[in-house]
Amino acid sequence: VKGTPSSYLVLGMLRLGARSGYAIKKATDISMRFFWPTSLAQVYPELSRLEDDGLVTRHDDSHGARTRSAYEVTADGEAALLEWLRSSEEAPSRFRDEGVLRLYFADALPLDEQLQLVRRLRRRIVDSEAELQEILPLGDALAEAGTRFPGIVARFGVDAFAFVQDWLDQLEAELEEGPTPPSAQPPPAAGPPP
Amino acid sequence: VKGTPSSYLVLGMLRLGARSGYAIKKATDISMRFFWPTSLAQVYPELSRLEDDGLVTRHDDSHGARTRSAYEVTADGEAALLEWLRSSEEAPSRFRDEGVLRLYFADALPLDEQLQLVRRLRRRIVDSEAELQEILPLGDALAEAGTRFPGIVARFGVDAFAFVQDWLDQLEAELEEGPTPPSAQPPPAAGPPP
DNA sequence: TGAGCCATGTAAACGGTTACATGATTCC
DNA sequence: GGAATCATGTAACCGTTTACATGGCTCA
Repeated sequence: VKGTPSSYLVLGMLRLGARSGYAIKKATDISMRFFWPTSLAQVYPELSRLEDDGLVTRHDDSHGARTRSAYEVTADGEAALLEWLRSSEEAPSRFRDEGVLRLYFADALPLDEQLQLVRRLRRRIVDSEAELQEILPLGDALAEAGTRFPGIVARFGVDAFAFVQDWLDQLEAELEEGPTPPSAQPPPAAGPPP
Repeated sequence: VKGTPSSYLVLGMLRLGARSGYAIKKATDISMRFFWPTSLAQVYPELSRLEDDGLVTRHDDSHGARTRSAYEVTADGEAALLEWLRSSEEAPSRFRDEGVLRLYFADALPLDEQLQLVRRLRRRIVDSEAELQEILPLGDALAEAGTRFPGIVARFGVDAFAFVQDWLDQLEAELEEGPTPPSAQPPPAAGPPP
């Protein structure tokens, strides 16, 4: 019984108390959006697969005319989650960030636009940090109930975004200080790639 | 003429002096692997698309029997790259990290295995930092030729990985200090999702 | 002479997102 | 009455990865 990280996201969210597919998606939007976003179109088929594999059980939980399925993690499911948590990660983290990609090629811009770019990247980070900050209380509440790691991850996100902010502030200052090139950077005549 | 971030990766690498598809892939492996990895199966079709759109020109650069195509960025290509660099980023950065996902659900493990997980994540970061550290001199060399940002991005990577290391060190210390729960954490009886 | 790098491509599979389709319940 | 939320799914598309296929050149 294999599984992608998304399988374990669903499994783990069920274990933490989410019952429906909709609830899994909602919980993910709140707390894991930045590190492992998902969509309903992914959650529902994943739940079916997990059921087929015997890692979760489904029972009907309709209220009146509104249909709803309630899922529970089985013993096999719990075992699979633990095995995954214990396994050494092979898949290296894909950090893909378009902002960094832009930064890498920023020599093509004149200095003032380089600064604009850095500021734009910073603003994006500030916004994300603010969004994450809002969920810190939820983490604290969970921690008092004995579930510590959701809060830890939220703290990590806030601290990491703050770090990037500081770093970009420093970069901005450096760029303002020592404008080595006088203006826009023409493509380098030749020379081996970076 | 639209374009994905990968289009601009190819365009940008050409502009920085890479000439063949192979060279673009090699340059990316060295300096952008952590932030925007790519594969040859992506580079070659992308070059064809860019040529069709008139953003690059291709001319034959075979040596004897070994075939090679050399590409150059056109004026349109340069303009497209600049437009992209100037545009406000809509696509939010996907930070997807399986390590953080694991951490989020680590309450399922007993304390000693939580610590093992944190140490494992840290080791992965140390390795990545070491790899990035090696390319810092390349960035410095480029900077002296007037191309500063590849070096800046390398420094960012090193600093960011160092930050995560320190953060995980602190987390490890915290977990060792105050083991709030005595042993493994059973699934919470009930309660709304996080 | 063989390992390793240079060099180019195609095909299939995969994971994920977006769009589509439908309808109930709740709260203002 | 209408907006927002709860709730479930499917179909099509897209970007990316992995595997496949081929061959020349270089250096130990």
